[in-house]
Amino acid sequence: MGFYRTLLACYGPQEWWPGETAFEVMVGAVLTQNTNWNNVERAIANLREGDLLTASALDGISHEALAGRIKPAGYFNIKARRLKNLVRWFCEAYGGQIEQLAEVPQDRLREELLSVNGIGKETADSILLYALGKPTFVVDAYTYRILVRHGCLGAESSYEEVQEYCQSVLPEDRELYNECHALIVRVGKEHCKPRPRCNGCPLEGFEHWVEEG
DNA sequence: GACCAGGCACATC
DNA sequence: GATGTGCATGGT
Repeated sequence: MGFYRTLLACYGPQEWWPGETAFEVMVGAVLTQNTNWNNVERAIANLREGDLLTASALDGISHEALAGRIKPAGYFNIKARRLKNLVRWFCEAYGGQIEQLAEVPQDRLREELLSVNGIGKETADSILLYALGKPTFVVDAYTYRILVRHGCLGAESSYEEVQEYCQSVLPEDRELYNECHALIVRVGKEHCKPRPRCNGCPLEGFEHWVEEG
């Protein structure tokens, strides 16, 4: 809780997730897999330009056309397939209606999301929290890296262990989870690179940093 | 040119 | 079950 307050005082509210609709947030969650958000924004702009930010539109478009639109986000063939999988499930099981999705109990919905090929734990939790407002903490590379380097968790910690740690030190509150994850990404981008360099250190150049594994 | 970015699935041992 | 690899664009 202390780190959350410190980050909030330092950076202020981050106002996440950027996206006009819940469906757009779902699409963004897939597109941002291992990808800079700037590139995702270009891809989303391309989709918006083609009026493709609806479940029915994406369900109807060809793989090639979709891949072409999302090219700036990288991994476009894989992501086109993953978006198709997600949308197909969404349409088949819930008629492409966000309201119907939102009624499903959180645990069951997470299981269903994880059963879609291309939707992993982080993507599923991002959709649950940011698109549907469910109180689940999103763990990403920054969350893991920051908590391990601060000694809060061991390097071998699993996704669930990191998630449980965060949820145990924070009150269960979707808005707080939302803000906290956004702040972690913010501070991580600026101060927690995968391979820290020690400017001026005589050992600079040697791999003397702690590997998280 | 090297490194990085809001992962995930799959092959192989 | 752990470990390695492919996927790809764009910024610094």
